[in-house]
Amino acid sequence: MSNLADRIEEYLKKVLGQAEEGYIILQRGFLADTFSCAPSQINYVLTTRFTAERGYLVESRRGGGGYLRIVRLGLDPEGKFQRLMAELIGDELSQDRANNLIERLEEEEIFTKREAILIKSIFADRILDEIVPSPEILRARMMKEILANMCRDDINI
Amino acid sequence: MSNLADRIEEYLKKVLGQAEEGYIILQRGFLADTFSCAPSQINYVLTTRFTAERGYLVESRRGGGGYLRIVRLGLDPEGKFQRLMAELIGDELSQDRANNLIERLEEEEIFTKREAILIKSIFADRILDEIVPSPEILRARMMKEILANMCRDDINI
DNA sequence: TTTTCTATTGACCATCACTGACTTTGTGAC
DNA sequence: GTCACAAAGTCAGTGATGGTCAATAGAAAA
Repeated sequence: MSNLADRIEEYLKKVLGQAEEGYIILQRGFLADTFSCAPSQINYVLTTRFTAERGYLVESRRGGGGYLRIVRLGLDPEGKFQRLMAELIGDELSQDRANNLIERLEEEEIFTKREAILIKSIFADRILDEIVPSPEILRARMMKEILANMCRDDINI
Repeated sequence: MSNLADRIEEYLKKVLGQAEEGYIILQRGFLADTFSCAPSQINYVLTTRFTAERGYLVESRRGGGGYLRIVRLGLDPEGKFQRLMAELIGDELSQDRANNLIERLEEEEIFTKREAILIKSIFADRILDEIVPSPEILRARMMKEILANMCRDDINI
């Protein structure tokens, strides 16, 4: 039932659909004015509708000349990333499981060899154990974030 | 976007890019006149955009005949990683400093664009704050580990 | 009806850009 | 040396953004 949040979502997706670059840049205050609502309503829409799981990334900057940048992620045909991300939500990832996953993704050419080495190196227990109370949760969280960013339309492998 | 500070930054980088010697010399007052702004705005741009992490060095002189000298620092081939680790990373690394450093290393072609995005994404406060007691220590640790691995001979950019 | 989930707002916070008043330092004339 | 002038430096204050969170309202489900 077209409530405000739904209408803002629809509007943003329409504008995003027309953007050739795969992203749009706009101001929170402008949007809030356009829809005559509280600025924080925009944050609500962004955090509930434009998440990585749904295929979007949001970046922003505060201060004078601040902005919101909404990026549409290139979705792989099989929705493989989405499934992976869903699996990783709230989940834990051991060093072994992480290594297996990363190697698999390297074979599938989702990651380059360098990227695989990079990720594995920082996921090592040797690095995390002393500093992080629950390394397994951090790995899952980071892995999800990496997957989301690797689907970005504005970069190429 | 495109606020004053960004435009001044862009202008200085353009001029610097055309300078054969790797540095430029100019006057603060002249710049301020050119952009019709307060002279202190120039200092703002210099201290926020032309930092060591981003690979710049700024020298100046007051009084009659005063000037600003902006130097683009290269990475010396000998022991560049060691120097970076020692001087720029240290034991703690904030998100801002990390971003500056990563972007600089991307410009120096030590990281690809994808690698830079990958690292920046997992270094975000948004990711680390909830899970890690001292994100700054973890970033420093990870950044050093990444640099050590990216310098391996068996992988190439 | 009662409960639970979703939407909306407003008060307060954090960050970034920019300015102006005041300070410090270098140069040159005397 | 001293003075006047001509740079650049510093810093606190202001305004323009976006962010967060708790409280409330509304809608849907039980």
